Order: sequence, then structure tokens, then C-alpha cells
Amino acid sequence: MDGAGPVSAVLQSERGRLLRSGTAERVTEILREQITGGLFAPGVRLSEESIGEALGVSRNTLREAFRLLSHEGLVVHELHRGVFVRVLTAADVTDLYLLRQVVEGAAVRSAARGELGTLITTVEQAEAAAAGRRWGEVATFDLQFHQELVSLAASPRLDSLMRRLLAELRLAFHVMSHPGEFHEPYLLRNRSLVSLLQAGKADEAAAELRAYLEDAEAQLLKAFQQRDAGASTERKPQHR
Amino acid sequence: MDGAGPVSAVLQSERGRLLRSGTAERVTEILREQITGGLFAPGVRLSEESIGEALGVSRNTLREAFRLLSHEGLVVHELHRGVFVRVLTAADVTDLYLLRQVVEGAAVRSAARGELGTLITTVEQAEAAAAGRRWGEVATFDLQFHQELVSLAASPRLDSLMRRLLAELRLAFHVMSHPGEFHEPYLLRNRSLVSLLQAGKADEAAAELRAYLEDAEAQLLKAFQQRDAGASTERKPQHR
DNA sequence: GCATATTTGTCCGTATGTATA
DNA sequence: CTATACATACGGACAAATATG
Repeated sequence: MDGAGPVSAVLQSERGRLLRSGTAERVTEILREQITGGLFAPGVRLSEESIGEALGVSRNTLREAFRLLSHEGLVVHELHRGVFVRVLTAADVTDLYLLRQVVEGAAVRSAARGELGTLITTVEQAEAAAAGRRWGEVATFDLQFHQELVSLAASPRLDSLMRRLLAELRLAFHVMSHPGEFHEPYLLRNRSLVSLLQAGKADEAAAELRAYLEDAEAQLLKAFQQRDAGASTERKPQHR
Repeated sequence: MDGAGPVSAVLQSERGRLLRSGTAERVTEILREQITGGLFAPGVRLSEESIGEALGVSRNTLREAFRLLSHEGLVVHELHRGVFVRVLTAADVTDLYLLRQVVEGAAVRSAARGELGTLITTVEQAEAAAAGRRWGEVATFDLQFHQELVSLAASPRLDSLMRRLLAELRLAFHVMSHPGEFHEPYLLRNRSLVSLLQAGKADEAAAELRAYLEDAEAQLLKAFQQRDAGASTERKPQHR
């Protein structure tokens, strides 16, 4: 056997030991990482039996994890059909970037000179990764930068909202041919954004952010248009 | 027996018939209504056995519903201790109103003259309820007004975010002696808000909204301070 | 501090209904 | 239309942690 797919047996080694945060939570984290990481392609059905067996958890526990992921929007639950990795549409991308504008915009305005140290560190890590052409790390640090940007607002709910937003966005990145390189041209803007924040120029920082988001959205939408244009001719059974 | 508490046996009559949206979803809706409606006091533990028996569902199904409610912030899941109705703090109130400012503010700005018809209707329903001193309806229509305000932004994610925000907020309202009357003084502001929107005066509408939120937050915080001040002397076992 | 009872966490087996080949 | 696969939901079981006396 062992044809369980991309699901690793991470849990197996820890099974039977004392559980710090509950099996369902850990299963949720693992699946979230697998989904946002692209190991499960959008539209793929997540079988209760195969995944449950691969992770060594019962279907009951797995279903609890599915409920959480469904609430986060990473999977879609269809009654009596199962859960499927979310397939984002162009409208979803537009909506996600509207949310980013609202959330990050508010954070920038309220973050006139907070603790910018971690922000600067992250920018430099991203630049170093880009210099080494490690695109995967570039993407990670870029997203981390914007997460930290929101954290300046010191709002727990904005933080978790942003975390979920970025998780969904990672689903969108996978429609592009080179998701990692996507982030590279925006590093300069991240840099100038922190400079403006350091100088206390909140309005200009907000404008810089808006430009960043508009360009990124446009670039993503272009990739989606290409995908949707080729979807009619190619055989890509969306799962039905 | 029948000492199952405030949980009605709504499900019982429908059991066995075809289920349109899954038992777990329906249990979630029922419990959400019971919690936000105040039938379960904040801090109360939701027993799997008693509630499962009262609703006529198995523990597994109930636990799926608990996961959803936990993700919405209405209940808190403590490992090996169970789920408890969320007890909001003053910091939570501040955070919730920060979110409201961000979300509703964005909606007002982007909603320069959308479809204001439903909004006006809701304002008038609220005013009629206030005239009849039906405070429960006043509260319902006031919240509905703000939900519809956000819907002007035409963003599915902002809509669901606002819905969850207001559900959490209803938890906060229950710390006041007369939660219903709380909303009455703000109806005039809702009215003037739509007038400003109709006139296309987006900036003034945003200012009116801000004043609304600041006053409401201050009033809520005052109630929380009274609660916290009396909490030390009275015996109110927070569940531990 | 200890022994006991209660409750949650997790798994398993199974019956039923729904969707799909 | 039938058959098969799978999700849905239930109920029982046991271990582990917590609450109680």
C-alpha cells in the first residue's frame, strides 16, 4: 500500500503520547499547511478514509478538522459529496484584495511609528532570499511582512483575520506558473513602505500600500484570466 | 426528567426527514441563536451529554457544531474541560469596535449611493419598534441596519465578517441591565447616516458613523467596568 | 493530598441515505 | 435502473484528564 498521497505520517510518531493541543487541532494545522502549500491541488476531494488512514486518526476526529478548515474557507463542504480544496475564482481574488486594502490600510493608518524592528528584519530577510533566488523563502517572508504590518494595529481579531486572508491568498498564488517569483518585484515597495512609516508619513505609506495591492491584484487577475481561458479547451474536470 | 435547560427540542420534530443542510449545521445555528440570545449565560459550560440528549444528536455531531462555534468565537474550547460560552472582556469590546470602525467605515466610503432602499426600510422598522417600546425588536433592527450597511460594499467576506462581529457583540450586550434600550438613542444617528449617504456626503457619513461607534463603545465599556468592579465582592464563579 | 466520579478525547462498528458510474 | 462507493449520523467503548468529596 502506502499510496496515501502527499499526506505524510507525521502524526504516527507522536501518537499515543500525551497530546498538548488535541489531535483535531494538529490535524487541522497539518492539512492547512498541505493545502496552502499546494500539495493538495484546488478542486481535489479530501477523502475521509484515505486521509484518516494516512494520518492515523479516526474519521470523527478528521471531520472536526474539516469543519475548521471549511470555516476558514480553505475547503468547501458539499453535503453528501465530501470536502474539496477550495477553487478560487477571479471574483474571490478581487474580494480578497478588497479585504487586504481594508485591513492593511487600517493597520498602516493606526501604526504611525509602532515597533518597526521586526518589520525591518523581515524585509531584509526577504531581500536576502531574493538575492539568493530562493523564491519560496521570498514568498514566505513577503507574506510574513504583511502579517506583521497588520500586527502593528495590536488587534487580535485583525491578526487572525489577516492570517486567514493570507492562507486563502496562497490558494490563489498556485494558479501562476512561478508563484515564488511573483513576490520579488514587491520587495522594494515593502522597503519604501517601512521607510515612510519610520518617517511618520502615514498618508504616503497608505498610498504606497494601495499601489502595491492594486498591482498585485491586477497581476493575479491576469493569471486567472489565462487559466479560465484555457479551461474550456483543456480537460480539467473540476470534480464533477 | 426534562431538566435539559434552555435547549428546546426543535430538532426532534424534524429528525428522520430529509436534511437540507446537515445536522451539524443546524445544531450550530440553534446553539448560535441560544448563545447570542442570552439563553446560555457567558461562562456556562456546554455539556456534550446533556445538550446532545436535549437536541437528539450524538456527541460526534455535537462536537462538530462546537468546532464551528469555537471558530466563530462564541464559545471557548478548553482541552479536556469542555466548551464554555465566551466571556468577553473590556479589551474584547475595544477590539470589536475597532473592527467595526474598520469594516463599517470601509463600507460607508465605498457605498456612495448604492441601493439604500432596504437600509431605509430597516431604519423605519427600528423607529416603529422604538415608538412601541419593543426594545428587543429595536436591537434586532439596529444590528440588521449595520449588517445591511456593510452589505453595500458588495463583498461576501466583509458580509460574513460583519455577521460574526455582530454575533460576538451580542455577547457583550448581555452584561447590561437593559440591553434592548441600549440601541434606542442610536436610531437617530442611523437615520442621519442614511440621509448623508443619500446626499452623497461620504466623508460626513463616515464621521457620523465614527461618532456612533465611539459613543456606543464608551457606553458598553462603562457597563463592563461596573461588572468587573462588582465581580470581586460578589460570588460569581467564572467556572473555576 | 488522595480516592472516586464525572467528563472529555478518540476510536471503532454499523446502519442509512445520497451521489455517481 | 441498478450497483457501488462514500458521506452522514448514531451508539458503544475505553483511555485520559479533570472535577469532586
